[in-house]
Amino acid sequence: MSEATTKSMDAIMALCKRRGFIYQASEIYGGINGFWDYGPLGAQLKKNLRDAWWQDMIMNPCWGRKGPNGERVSCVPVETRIIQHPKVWEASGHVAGFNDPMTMCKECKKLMRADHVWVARLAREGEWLSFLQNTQAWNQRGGLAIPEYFTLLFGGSSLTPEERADLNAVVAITRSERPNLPAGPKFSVLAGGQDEALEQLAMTELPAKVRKHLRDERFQLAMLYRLGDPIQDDGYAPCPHCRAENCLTEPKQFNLMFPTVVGATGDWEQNKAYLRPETAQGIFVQFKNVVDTTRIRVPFGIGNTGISFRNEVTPRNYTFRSREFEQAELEFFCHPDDSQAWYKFWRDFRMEWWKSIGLASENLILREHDKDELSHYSTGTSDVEYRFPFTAPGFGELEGIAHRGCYDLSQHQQHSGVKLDYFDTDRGELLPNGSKKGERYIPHVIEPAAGLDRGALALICEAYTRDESRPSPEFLKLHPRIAPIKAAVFPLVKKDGMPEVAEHLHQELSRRFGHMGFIETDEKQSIGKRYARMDEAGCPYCFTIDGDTLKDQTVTVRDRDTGAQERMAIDKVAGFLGEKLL
RNA sequence: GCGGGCGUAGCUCAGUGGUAGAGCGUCAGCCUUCCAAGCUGAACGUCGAGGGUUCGAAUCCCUUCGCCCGCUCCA
Repeated sequence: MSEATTKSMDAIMALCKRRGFIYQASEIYGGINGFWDYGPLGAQLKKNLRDAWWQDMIMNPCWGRKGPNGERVSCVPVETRIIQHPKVWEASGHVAGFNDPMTMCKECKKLMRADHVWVARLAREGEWLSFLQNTQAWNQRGGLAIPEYFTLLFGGSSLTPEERADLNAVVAITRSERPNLPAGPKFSVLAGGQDEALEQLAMTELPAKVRKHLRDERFQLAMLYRLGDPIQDDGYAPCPHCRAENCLTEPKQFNLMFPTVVGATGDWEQNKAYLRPETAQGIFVQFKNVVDTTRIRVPFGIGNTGISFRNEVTPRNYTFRSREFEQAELEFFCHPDDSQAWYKFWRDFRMEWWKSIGLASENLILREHDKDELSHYSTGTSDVEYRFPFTAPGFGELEGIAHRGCYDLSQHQQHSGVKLDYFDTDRGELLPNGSKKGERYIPHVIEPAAGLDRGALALICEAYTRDESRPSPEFLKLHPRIAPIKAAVFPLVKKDGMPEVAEHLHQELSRRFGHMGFIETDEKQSIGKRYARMDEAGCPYCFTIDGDTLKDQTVTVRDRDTGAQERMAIDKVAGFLGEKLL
């Protein structure tokens, strides 16, 4: 077991509250589900994380490294709005995709996505037709022939390969008696009610035996449909888990999008809008403007940090899944031929980056998504995952790096009617005048999308350390770049002119490093207590003015992690600290 | 949304029908020349909220909110 699994989340939460990292939102009113605030140290810690991202992704991308094209990586920032035109979310697929009907079994209490519950209806042709013809959806389609209707129902672009295979199997059953029904726990059978024995069999023995009976000439038709699809069954569908009958609740709509109203009249119908569920779409929507108004050229990235909102079904695990959260997203645009190389480049760099700000490698993994886990438009997605105390021995996602192809730009081009392709003058055959012919294409996109709140939480969890052998057993081993308190200056005792020297040094350090975090000073109580307080808040260095300082202008610097002290000239302190905070 | 657990000072918790407590922390003073030291003192509570039962409720009942865990979900 790694160290992370032995850390107590309760203790971490207590420390976060006690030292002003994280508070419950609206706490004096009893809190509000799924929302958390940051206190003084938390706010600064998160700003440090955001600044580190901004520096290493936008201002000096990838620490100045060259990309797969052999040139320096180039990125620019934008700041786009939380509220976008409602059509942005239709184009992106969020309005449809964030709408998951859920159903629950009253018997075994399992909750499942209704569209994951496949219901097979077996019936004679006549029964099937009358069933279909009584549905609203059927009539709206003008009574299409069954194969066409299948296609309409299941042929949508949101089908996963697995679902498509199921559909093909069903169509095959209906046409040529070649069933190939899927196995699996999420499969429920609803048989036509004429033959009880057969019905029982189909209920309990699927899928092996149902194939056999589907060959029976009495059962010419079978159909798979999903709860939540336009065709509803009669409420008879058995639970795929416990097989109890008539136990599934009516599918209930969950919409993860946060609706709001634009305009003071509050007219929901006319002016309904959404708080963004991700920052990425603002970038795609401004892609053309950035290309047109800057001299940047593909390949390049556009970054955006900011708050997003999702009406999570179950906010949980402290700040890990909040309804309001901050993202740091980069959309990196490149030629389709180069996209795989860039995908690998970003995936590897992002992993390295998280390590560089203090996440230990044994608690961090890069998980490549399986093929069937990918969105239909993605040819590759990896997650950077951290082993939180509450996920251990499993991991929780910090960042997703997705190859999104040209999906988003194409969608927005289609929905807005505005051309979003790019004319690349570095490509195409060489012309007699020495220039190139150029190539017009819709760039492919690599999207490293990080969660800043999750990142901050991971950094705190990773930093949290208990060492009973220390005078101050509980402390935060935060990376100096992330630590909200950068340094503290103490007079060893409150006399003999030490406070004055300390005050002077404190002022100097504040002037120089105050933009990076707090510089503290404290002359009250014993020196041990003051060190301990700084340890608990994660302050990496304490400078102490003692009797020798007055004689030879030296101070001690104490290292948080080891407690070791070193003596240095007082005029070297700023240089020392500046070096450490890089 | 279902089930389980929890909610008392900043933190950790005791208190099961009879005056709201302890330790730690915080603050002030004294002391103190390097690791939560010592002494003295102080502040800090709608007992998560609302309602009910009772002479009397932190305690019993109902409702509600929040947190944690499981199911489940998670671009």
